Amino acid sequence: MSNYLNDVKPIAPATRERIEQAIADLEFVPNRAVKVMRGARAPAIGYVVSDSPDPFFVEVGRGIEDVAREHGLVVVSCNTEGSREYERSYITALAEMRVAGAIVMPSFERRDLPFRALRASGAGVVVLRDWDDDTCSITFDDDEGGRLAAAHLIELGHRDLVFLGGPGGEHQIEHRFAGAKAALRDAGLDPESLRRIDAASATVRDRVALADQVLALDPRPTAAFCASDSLALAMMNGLLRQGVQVPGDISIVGFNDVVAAQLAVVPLTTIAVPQYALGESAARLLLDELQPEHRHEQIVLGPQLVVRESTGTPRPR
Amino acid sequence: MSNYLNDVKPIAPATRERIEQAIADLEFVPNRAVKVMRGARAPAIGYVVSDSPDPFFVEVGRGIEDVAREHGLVVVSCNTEGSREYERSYITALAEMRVAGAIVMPSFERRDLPFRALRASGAGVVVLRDWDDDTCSITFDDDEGGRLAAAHLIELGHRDLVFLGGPGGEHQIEHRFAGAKAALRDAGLDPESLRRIDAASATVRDRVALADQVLALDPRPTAAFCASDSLALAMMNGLLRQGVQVPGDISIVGFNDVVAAQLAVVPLTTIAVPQYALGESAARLLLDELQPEHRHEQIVLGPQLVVRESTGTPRPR
DNA sequence: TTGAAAGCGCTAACAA
DNA sequence: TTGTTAGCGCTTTCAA
Repeated sequence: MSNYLNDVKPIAPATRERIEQAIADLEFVPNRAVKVMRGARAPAIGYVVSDSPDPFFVEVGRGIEDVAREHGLVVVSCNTEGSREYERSYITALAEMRVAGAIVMPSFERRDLPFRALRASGAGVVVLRDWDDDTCSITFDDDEGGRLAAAHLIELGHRDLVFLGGPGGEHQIEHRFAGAKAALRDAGLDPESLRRIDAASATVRDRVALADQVLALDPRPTAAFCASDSLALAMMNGLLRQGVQVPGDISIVGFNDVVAAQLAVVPLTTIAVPQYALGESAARLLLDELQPEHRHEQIVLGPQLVVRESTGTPRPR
Repeated sequence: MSNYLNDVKPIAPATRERIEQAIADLEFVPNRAVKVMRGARAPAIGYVVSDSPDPFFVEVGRGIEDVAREHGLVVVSCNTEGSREYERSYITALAEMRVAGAIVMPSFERRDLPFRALRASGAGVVVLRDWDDDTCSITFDDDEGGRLAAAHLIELGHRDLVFLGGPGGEHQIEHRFAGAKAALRDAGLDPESLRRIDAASATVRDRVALADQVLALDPRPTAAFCASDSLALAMMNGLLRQGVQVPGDISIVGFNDVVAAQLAVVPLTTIAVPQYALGESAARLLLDELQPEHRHEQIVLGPQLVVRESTGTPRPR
């Protein structure tokens, strides 16, 4: 029977038939858990993030799942909603399930998390964030992304720039901001001339409201660099509804290149974070962790400027 | 030890400490698979759809996960990409994992699928589709949704309507179309006066191109009812880019009420399918399946018209 | 080529 | 209150 299921040894046709008959009669479904109990990994990968329904993470997840499927693995999707308690319990659950590994974007400090348990359970771990040298991680170069975005605007001739940030992902936002300042410096401009407004919250309402705040600035900026596409899209809608022309009156650059960026009325110029590739690489790194000769790797992905229609030369005054 | 892990019996403090010490020393992580081997269900729910990254299914998934988490369960997200083979293998994998249950939107006929195996494995099954009486299912009343959408436009005074469909989800599209015709009939209008155009493909390009086809119609329709929000949004962008006013020149109604519908430059009037609630109900139904006194249920969710800014009275000629 | 038996990590039932 | 043991479904090893 065991031989049949895993066909390790040849089986006489008669015996084979007898087994198949029994399987059909009993509606027998083999129990994978037994293998797991005996030390095998569960055929699953955990994917733990703070907001899995976010288009960004969904796209990362697509990359993960495609690799997982190739290897007969299934993806356990865990939405922590930014809660420390949920994060803990998901990671613990994955460890107890003996998943092959987990791809985690931790919202909290390392010591707060049951990563040790995950490792101790034998699972691989890949972190989507700056982390330590004892862990595989994939990061994105936010500084360089910020630099590219601002450099693009400067090259078009813009001098009055505003940076739009807001709550959520502070760490990344600061790097994008710093990168933008660096671009000003590189161009011989005063980095302090880069003004900044932060949305009051991550709600659409407050993001749309940024449009008014931008229009109220004096002198009015000719270009805005937004810390994320969703913020950029909301702000742009706010401008368009008031009859402001994009890019005629104000150019806009976003960040991430989520799917919606190219579908907008005015397709958004943005800094592309290769979301699918990020998921794919993370999954491959994870599978490599299970190999005995594995060495931890810290991968840093580079940004790419995608010019669409939301940026142009500033209107002469 | 077993007593400790499941605290069924009182334990002396000294013993407890001894156990905890051992757990810490060994970095012991209990192996859930053992319970599963002994007949318990794996603490997981499968979610199998043809396009899990689609915003619609993502939102359904959110409803599922919230219920799952309440019950200490995890969600296994399976994207079949419309492939029969993937659908089969995911369902088989879930059965072998002994998941508590699975929520499936099958792309194929019942007999083609290893549903029997899933059931035989002891898992609950909830189908998101018309199905048979021996299965729990949740469906949406597409006819009524189509009727509501068209009735809204008729009530505003529109008489020249066009229905926009396209490939993907044919079954549902036909019901929405039929519902729209019924609304015309109810209003004493000729149902055959409802014109129809189908997008050549589900790509954004072909959907945007619908705008031109609509504008080329003679007489030009004053309102369009689109079989889905994503189609409506793409088409609307096509119109807006050409300077056509929405709703001034053409009113637009979508279907589903995906998140993007309210974020559009012109927020979209649409027929709301309660996606989160759908996922939530499906998950609750699934958990009920595991109760011994469970009786199968076929739930039909009703549509709701959400009026935003993409519809208005037709411009007098 | 087939059958029998030990053992994986834990639970549950029992004995001490 | 604690320790011991059988057994869950399968793989693996060994014997027939």
